[in-house]
Amino acid sequence: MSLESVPPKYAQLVQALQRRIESGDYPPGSMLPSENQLINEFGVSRPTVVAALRVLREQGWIESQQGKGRFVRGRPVTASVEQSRPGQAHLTSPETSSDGEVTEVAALVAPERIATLLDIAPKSKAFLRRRLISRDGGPAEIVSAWVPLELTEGTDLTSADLLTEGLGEHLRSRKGVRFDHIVQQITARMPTADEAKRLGMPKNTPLLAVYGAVRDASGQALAVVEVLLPADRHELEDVYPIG
Amino acid sequence: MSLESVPPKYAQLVQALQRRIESGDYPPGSMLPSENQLINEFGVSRPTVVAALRVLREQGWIESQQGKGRFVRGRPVTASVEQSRPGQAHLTSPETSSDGEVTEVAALVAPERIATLLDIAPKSKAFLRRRLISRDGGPAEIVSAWVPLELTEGTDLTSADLLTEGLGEHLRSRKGVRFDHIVQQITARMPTADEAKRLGMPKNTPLLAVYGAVRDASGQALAVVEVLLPADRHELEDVYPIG
DNA sequence: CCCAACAGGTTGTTTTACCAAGCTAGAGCG
DNA sequence: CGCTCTAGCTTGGTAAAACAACCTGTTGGG
Repeated sequence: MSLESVPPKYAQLVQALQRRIESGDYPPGSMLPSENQLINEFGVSRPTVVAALRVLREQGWIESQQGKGRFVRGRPVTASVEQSRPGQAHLTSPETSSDGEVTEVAALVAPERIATLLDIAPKSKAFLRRRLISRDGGPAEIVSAWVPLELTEGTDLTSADLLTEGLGEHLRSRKGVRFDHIVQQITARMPTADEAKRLGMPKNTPLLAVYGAVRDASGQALAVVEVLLPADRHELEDVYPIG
Repeated sequence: MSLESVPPKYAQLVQALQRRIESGDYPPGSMLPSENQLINEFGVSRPTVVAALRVLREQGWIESQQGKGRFVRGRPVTASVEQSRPGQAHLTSPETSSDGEVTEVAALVAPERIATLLDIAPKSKAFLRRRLISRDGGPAEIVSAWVPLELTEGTDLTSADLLTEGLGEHLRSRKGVRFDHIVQQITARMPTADEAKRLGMPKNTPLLAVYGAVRDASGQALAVVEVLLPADRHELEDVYPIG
């Protein structure tokens, strides 16, 4: 009875082949050993080899041509897409994990865009939790979380203290709602005088504004996160495959 | 000898189950029939059923819990991410498929950001192909494609005529290079006087600038696409799952 | 010489079979 | 009554075998 569970054989094969590709043993463009060669070398059956190669193909490490063989593409780049999703980190990680101060905690009339994304009536109230995030010793971004009033009852969101768990985890444990997907909008506008002052930015440079509407699996709006970034100091970057 | 090829059985099963989920026959949250039930109903073997269910799980239609069963999540929302990839369409579809005019076709000194993304020396020349795209009867966006000089030899890129095939297809057939992935940067800045005039936009509203650096599988830069959108009339929107 | 047919390699799909791991409900015992 | 444990369900993983589809180089015959 071993307490440490061993990964399945096909997953071990995936890792072994990934290591060989990264080490240059199987350079990009070269042909991978055939299924029969891998069966003999690793002492596993064909379905196991095929399962491992399927995973590698779906992850973008290799491509296959029926009748010819499988060819190395290299380490896939799909992993870094999260970088252009600024709202996501603020939803899942606790507020204590980033350097910043809570600037506003109140129930306010939601701006038109927020009301639309939250699926509430125009000019009606929603709960705002706004923070000024600092990086490298200076103010870097303004992050605002808007939550429908009925979702804030019985939660710690109305406290000015920093949340020790992520917003998603907090709402899930207290209110039983589950974050499923985000509808993200990116736009740009000029900062207000107050925003420019808080962020310490010149008044003639624009703001990048990222809106993330969080929904559950049925499409019900649960929260909206607004991230404001001075365009002269921050950009959004991500990598994705073509096809 | 049938000219029309039939899709594999597991793919047919995938489509059948997708239809049942979309029609509400298998509502979100409900449990899918067990493997044995599907085997009996569709008259296929277990690996075939498992292969279909694996595809559905990887695409986000269902989730599975060992020992309990598989549960419906609903139609996944990952399909619409392409909307926030403005550069991609301009790379794959022919210029004749969008309404617009070619405004510049020349070899110019590349701006600093373009030179960096193309991996060429600062202040060196690259080939520029710039178009003003119109939508709904007015100017909508400026699309600029920068290509290294050596990749333009023997191509039709230097012609002021509209390309009848996508830039990717053109470079692949003429130069043997293959587009693999895109490194995308999103930022905002104020328009130049010329840009504001061409786009018919107020001078005090910012521009959304999307830079897409196209690379092959080895990371070699092949082209850079710059898309300029007036922020008061266009935004970027995409949908992605959490987790 | 050229081209067609073939042989032997490759990956893709499907089947049958068996064991392991996890969950649930009910039987049975204290 | 309450608890434990087991029987029977579920999904997850592995093995062995066969056929189909596709590519390539060779071996022929024309």
